[in-house]
Amino acid sequence: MYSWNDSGGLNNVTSSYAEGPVYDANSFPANVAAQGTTQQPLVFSNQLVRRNQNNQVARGHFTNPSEWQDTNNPIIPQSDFDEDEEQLEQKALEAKKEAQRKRKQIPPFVQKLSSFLDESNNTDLIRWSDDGRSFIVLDEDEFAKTLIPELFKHNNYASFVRQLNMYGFHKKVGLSDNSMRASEKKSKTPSEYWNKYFRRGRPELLWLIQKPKNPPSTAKRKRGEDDKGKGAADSDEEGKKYGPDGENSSRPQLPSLTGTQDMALIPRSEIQGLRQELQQLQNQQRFISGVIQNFRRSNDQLRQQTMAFQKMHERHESSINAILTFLATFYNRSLEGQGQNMQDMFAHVMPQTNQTHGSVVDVGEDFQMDPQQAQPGRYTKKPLALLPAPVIKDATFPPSRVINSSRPALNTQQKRTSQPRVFSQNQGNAQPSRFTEVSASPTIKDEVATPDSTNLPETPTMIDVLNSVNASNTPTGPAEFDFSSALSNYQNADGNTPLPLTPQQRDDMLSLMVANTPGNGDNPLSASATAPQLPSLEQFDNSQEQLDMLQKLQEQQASKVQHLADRLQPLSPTGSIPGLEMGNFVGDPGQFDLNSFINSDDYFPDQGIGDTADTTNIGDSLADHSNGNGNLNLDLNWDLPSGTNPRNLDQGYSNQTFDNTFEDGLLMPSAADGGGRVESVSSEATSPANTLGGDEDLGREAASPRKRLRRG
Amino acid sequence: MYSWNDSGGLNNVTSSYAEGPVYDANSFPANVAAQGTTQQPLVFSNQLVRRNQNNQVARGHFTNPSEWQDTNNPIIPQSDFDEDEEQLEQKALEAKKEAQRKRKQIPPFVQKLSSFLDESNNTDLIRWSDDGRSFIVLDEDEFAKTLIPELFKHNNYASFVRQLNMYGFHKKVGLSDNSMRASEKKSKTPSEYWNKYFRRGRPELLWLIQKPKNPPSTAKRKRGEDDKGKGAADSDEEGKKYGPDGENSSRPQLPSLTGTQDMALIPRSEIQGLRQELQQLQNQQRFISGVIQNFRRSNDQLRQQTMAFQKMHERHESSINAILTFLATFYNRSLEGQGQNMQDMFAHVMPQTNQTHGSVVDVGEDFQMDPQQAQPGRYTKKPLALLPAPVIKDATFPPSRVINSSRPALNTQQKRTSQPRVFSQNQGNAQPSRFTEVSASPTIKDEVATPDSTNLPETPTMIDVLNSVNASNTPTGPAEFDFSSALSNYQNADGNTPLPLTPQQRDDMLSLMVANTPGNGDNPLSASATAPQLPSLEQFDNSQEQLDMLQKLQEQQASKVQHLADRLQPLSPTGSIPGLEMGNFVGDPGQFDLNSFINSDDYFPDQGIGDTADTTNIGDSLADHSNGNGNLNLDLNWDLPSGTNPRNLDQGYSNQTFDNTFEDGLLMPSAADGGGRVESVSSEATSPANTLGGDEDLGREAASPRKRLRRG
DNA sequence: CTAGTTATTCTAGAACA
DNA sequence: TGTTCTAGAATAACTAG
Repeated sequence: MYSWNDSGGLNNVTSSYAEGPVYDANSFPANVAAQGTTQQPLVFSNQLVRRNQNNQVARGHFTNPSEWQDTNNPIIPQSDFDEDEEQLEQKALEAKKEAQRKRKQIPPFVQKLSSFLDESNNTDLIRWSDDGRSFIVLDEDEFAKTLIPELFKHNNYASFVRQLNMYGFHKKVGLSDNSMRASEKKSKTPSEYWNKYFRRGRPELLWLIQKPKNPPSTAKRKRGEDDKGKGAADSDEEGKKYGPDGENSSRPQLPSLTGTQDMALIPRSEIQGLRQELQQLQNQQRFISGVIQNFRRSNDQLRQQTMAFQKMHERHESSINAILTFLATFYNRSLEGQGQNMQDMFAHVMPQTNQTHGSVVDVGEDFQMDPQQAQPGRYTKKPLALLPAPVIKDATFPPSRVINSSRPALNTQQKRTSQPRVFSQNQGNAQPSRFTEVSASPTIKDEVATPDSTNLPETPTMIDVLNSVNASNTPTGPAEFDFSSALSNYQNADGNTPLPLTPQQRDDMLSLMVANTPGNGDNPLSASATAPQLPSLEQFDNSQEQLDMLQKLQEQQASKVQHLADRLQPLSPTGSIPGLEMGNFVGDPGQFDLNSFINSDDYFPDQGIGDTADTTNIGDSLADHSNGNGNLNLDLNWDLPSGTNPRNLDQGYSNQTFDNTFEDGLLMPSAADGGGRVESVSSEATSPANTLGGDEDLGREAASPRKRLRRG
Repeated sequence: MYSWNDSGGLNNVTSSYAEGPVYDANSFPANVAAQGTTQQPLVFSNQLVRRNQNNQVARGHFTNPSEWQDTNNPIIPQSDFDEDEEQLEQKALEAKKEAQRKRKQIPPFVQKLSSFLDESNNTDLIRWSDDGRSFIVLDEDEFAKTLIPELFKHNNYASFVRQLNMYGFHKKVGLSDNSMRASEKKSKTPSEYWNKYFRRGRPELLWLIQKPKNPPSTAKRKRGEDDKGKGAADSDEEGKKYGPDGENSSRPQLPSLTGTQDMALIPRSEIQGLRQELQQLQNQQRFISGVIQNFRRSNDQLRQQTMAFQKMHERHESSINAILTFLATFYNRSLEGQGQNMQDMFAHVMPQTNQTHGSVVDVGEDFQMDPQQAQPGRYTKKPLALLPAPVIKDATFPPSRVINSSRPALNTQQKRTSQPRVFSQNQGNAQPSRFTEVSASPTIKDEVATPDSTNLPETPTMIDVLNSVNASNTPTGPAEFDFSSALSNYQNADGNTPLPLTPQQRDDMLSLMVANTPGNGDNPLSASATAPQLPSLEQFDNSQEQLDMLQKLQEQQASKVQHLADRLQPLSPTGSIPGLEMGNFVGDPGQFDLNSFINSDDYFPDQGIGDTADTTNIGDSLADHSNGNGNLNLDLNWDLPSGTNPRNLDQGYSNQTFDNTFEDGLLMPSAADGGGRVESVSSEATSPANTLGGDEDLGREAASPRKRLRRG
């Protein structure tokens, strides 16, 4: 199960080979957030708080982490490895020869270690990481108790570790291998160790693992000199404390420089400072990545919406064109004396239309439309141009003007329009008009009640026709139309309340009109000349691409910064860039939660670098009120760059949400850190001595002989 | 069986009390032999060889074991202590006073440790030795797992030990306490630790236990001397290191990094490298800034467009609603026998409409619309719902179907619809229809020729009315309408070519219709239920804000990097970090021209970090084909992150443009990232040793990897 | 037996938190 | 101050000669 095979499956993330890239964590804060607020971060099952990073690195010889950190830190671009691959083989070969020449061999310890891992059994105690670049001791206790003694003369895990360290293995803090099943961890987190040359399936490389031949310490003395020696020596042999790694690739042009003349002396504090700054840079980098992620999501969403919107717009456009063309035609014909009435309009689409319900009212002439007109060819299909015109939003105006002659409305003579006429039928059940401002409440007749043409049962009506049309419904053709239901809809509501047509109905109606309108066949939907240019989807796509690129660039930045940090590492051993090794975020960060991020300790936004007291602090100014869409809404407190549109800053989210959060630029997570410490140094604890007293002379140790360990 | 216990049996030799003695492993060689022949030394039957004595003693400070060995070594006559007793009390008192004076207390660790021992429970894990001068951890594992976490923030035995050492506790090698029951042992021997001042029942003495305030480290471990010095100091001063060390503050002033000890020596080349990397970082930073700039512009543009679009959409929406409502009403009335013709529809808006051009044709009844209907109040103003329906784009279908009965079109009886009727008038000058597929070319009559109502000069016509309406044009109200021109437009083109209405005309027409439609007064433009959610402008705003933030962050990053570069400057003589002084880019880059940037020498995108000569250059790979809008169109070649929408990648720009672009990790496309790595565990892997040396060297245990001795 | 090497143990150094 | 990882150092335990 835990055989090497599984590596692939569980978390491909790391899987392939480059763990580095894999992680990308560089850019990613994320995982972080996961831990949540209380900052009880590393509480493992037992609740023990655990730090995450390698506390220190380069102590003693092997001082220069550069030798190993490249691999250690997953963040480093894998690229390094690729190039290394060849060299590695070469070096390994050389090392092997050299070793053999000297009658040496692969250090026993290494062999033993390898043998542990080679065996497929024991994988529940020790096994390779998924990427085969490190190994994991799953249960130290058990490992020490059962496995260690099998190859070593002891059963102390500590001793084992000492050996590991001796041979240049280092503990990996952020367990890269997430293949860890929850069940596997007992009370302690598994330990992961790696060595540049310790790789699964690469036994040749083991030749490169050597114990520090010559601990500069030999001279027993000390440090000052040691350091120097170190620095210079790294080129080939000696420095090599532990590994031959003659030119460990991590340091490219690394100069062989030998003398101090090539050395620069800089205060450690300075280096410290650099490291800190880099760290901040990295944090910010991650933050930016998160924002970009969000942005990408947002952009994509906008794109979707725009697309839908545009589609709808096109429909409307064509609808309007069709309608207007139709009406214009109708009107024209009526002027021409060929007016026909509404029913005629639809006549040709209907078998027999001649209904006779309506009576001509007192109004002027009828406009009649000759079905003839229906011949499209007659008219150029040039559609009516649409235009963005003032929207008639004011409900009271047009209607009232038109309808209520009493309205101050128009200066026209419309007074003379035919007088209001109330349909007698539905008057009774007419509902009170919602328009109180209007006096009369004309009702709509509800004759053509049901779709089934209750009123016009036998003769094929327009409705019938329309219904039949529905049968031949095609995508481009008129959509199916349930006119009857449309009308009933319109009238049924007590006749007084014209219900809105259903979308389908509406569309069908438009289709009908289109059918009746000559010349509209061509492009009823051509956008009007004045139509605003639609935001082209291409733009969104471009945005998306740019975001992709930004993302990529960010990742690169992050990795570069990481690299820088690593190079500074030697000076500051730990190499712990907190939060970096927290799993990969970039690959698919999932939903980036800015809030969480901000609240996490990974976010130390804007610690002023340059000035001691650069207080401009993003932290103070960031408020995250994400809308449901997962977009970020950030209220920025800082001064927006000129030209920035401060709109939207008033969304009602208090800026001070995060007050106090960022104390000094650091974003001060969460305070309550220690809250739950186990500590509880009870009063008793505080004054332990009380009970102590007693007899002192109990025999010393002499008493009992030697207890041997037994296991069993 | 293989329990360590048996060891006892085997060689009790060691038993007695001397610890060294204890283990006697010395005598152990035996076991070795046991293994027999192969001289596989390391293999002890399972027996773990164990050394007995404290391996080393005086390391670091506290260097001189003399301080503690008296007690440590059980062999030393107890007598010494007696004499000390008094002094001890004295010292303890002093120490206490001193500590209290300083507001200090017994070190927490010591307190905790004491509390462990005070408690009567847990004696199976930790307890005092018989003589009360040391304590024993019986089961380290269990102790670590259960007890440690109770008072400490971890569960690592090693950490506990570190603390012990820190406070001057030392492990006693030979377990003196024979109280060990056979059952108590797990697999490891218990550990015994002691501290001169850690005695059962002597809490006062705890005051004497102090952490080494001032790690003599300053002198950085010069062992030799230390030892000596120490030796002498014994009794009192002694260990000062850890002891109360009166004022060891001796070294307080540590340091200000005057000495070299505070300096780090690093190769200049290293610094050079750092500088280069920083430079690259900066360049990339600028690049990113440029992209963001572009992005902002783009976003803003999108916003504008969306805004306009949305506006237009609203207009259309309302237009359609108005029209449809109008038509529905019209139709209904006609059904009701109150049909009125088109002219009537507009009648009430017109002074005198009664034109008489048109003659009623053969079609059925007329629909007449009672102007009455114009009274809005009558109808609920609930507008028709709009819906996005299939657009009738197919010119041939609806029209032909409707018009040409010969068309296969409908299954209906429409044959009987009135025959096409061509308007006589403009037949002559009818232009050839653009619709070739349509035979007949109905023309539109051009009666109402000029807006000035050439044909209806004297009587106020609809046109007049409309014109008058124009006067009262208000933003929300119907826009001014030049119906005459609209119509003329529609007809003038030789009568055959209905010209598209001008936007104005169209809108006006809509206004008219609205005016004629009852109940539309309210919200003719309410978006239909099915309308896709409009991309809210807020989103753009948010995007903008996010961009602002990104920009800010970028600026910060840039400035941080700058700062870093500056700090490194001093180290790099040249001081010139090319490209750095190029003016501020971030602030307001103005129109960022990616192209220029890329082509400039400021851009060294992807210079490999690690490798000296990595020439891969983003520049080569990025092509900027900005659209007119100043947006970037970047075709990215790399694999888009999962979830990325690759759309738009086909815009005609070759993808391979950028091949080879990101070679080393920087943008590392994808490539087969893992391609190689997965490491098939080859046979080689499985039997590492074989391939390794292949030679004699395999000597010892090494020879066969893993020969685990099997027990049982 | 000696010297060289490796292993084991205990303790200290260092960096952080 | 505590926690962790790593190194130092002494010495044990071997190995080879």
